[in-house]
Amino acid sequence: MKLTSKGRYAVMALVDLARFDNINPVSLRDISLRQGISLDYLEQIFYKLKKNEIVKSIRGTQGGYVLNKNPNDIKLTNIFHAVDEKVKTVQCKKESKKGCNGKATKCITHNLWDELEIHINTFFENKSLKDLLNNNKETRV
Amino acid sequence: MKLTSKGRYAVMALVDLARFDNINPVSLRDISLRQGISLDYLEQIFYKLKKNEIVKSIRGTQGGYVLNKNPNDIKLTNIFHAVDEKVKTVQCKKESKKGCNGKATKCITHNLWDELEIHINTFFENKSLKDLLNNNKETRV
DNA sequence: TCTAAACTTGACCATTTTAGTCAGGTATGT
DNA sequence: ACATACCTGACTAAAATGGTCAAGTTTAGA
Repeated sequence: MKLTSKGRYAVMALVDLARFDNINPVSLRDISLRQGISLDYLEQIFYKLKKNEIVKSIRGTQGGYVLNKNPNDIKLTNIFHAVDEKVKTVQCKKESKKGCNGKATKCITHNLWDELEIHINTFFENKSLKDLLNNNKETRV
Repeated sequence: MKLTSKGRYAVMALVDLARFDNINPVSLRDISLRQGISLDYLEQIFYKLKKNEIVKSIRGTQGGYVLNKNPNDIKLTNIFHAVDEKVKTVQCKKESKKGCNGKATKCITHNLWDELEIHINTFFENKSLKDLLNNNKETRV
């Protein structure tokens, strides 16, 4: 169980973006340099963030990205969903007729994984970009 | 973010084991058949569970495995730890002097991942094999 | 107008991890 | 003695990860 770097980078980049977008659009190049994330990889990630209406792009020189919503309304769950970070812990489907392991019944730990997923998702749903911004200010030197 | 099958199988196998070990040791062969998990793979998993003193083995004909503790004292966290299921969400180390991304400071989302880990671990620490047994009884037909 | 900055998009790929299999043991109850 | 069952290491195919590369399009500003 681990988070993939795509989801992690997405959050890092958005926090970075949120700290600067009041004044000007922020270029991926800047984010890349500040956060140490490959520019090409960032482009892939922002392509998805844009499709999911989390950011807007502004083209041309001095262009870049800006948030498309209030930081308070961007929950972590939105971000992860946008970059295809799956929180599914187990592949047994809820509605599958055949049950989990090819048998007729649900596997004996099925309920557990459902519960775990809910637990994790709740955490992500309650956490917004705004929370991270505040948190970061507190711990900055 | 997903759970690996090793951790999942370990929990499934132990729940299965717990339901039968009152009478006799349970052979991996039986668990393999009931849960649809490859015998060879189960052996790998139980090797680790044994090293971590979660189960005991009884050799010879009619041998098998039994729990080494009360189901109430076997927490999910113990099981996952035994089979090397990592809950670490991110590789930035707490004590690393260099910071996370090779820079001098902690990455701006560092605290978030710490918090998430704690959240998940708490869930696993509070969940014992006994809980799963009860839960399973309720939902069985 | 021209050009460079910046976004857009798809294709590709090396490495690592996962989810096992295979093989050849060793121990022990009957 | 022998079948059953545990014990252990080595190996591997397939998938996921974490990117890179290439070839654009769009637009602001000189």
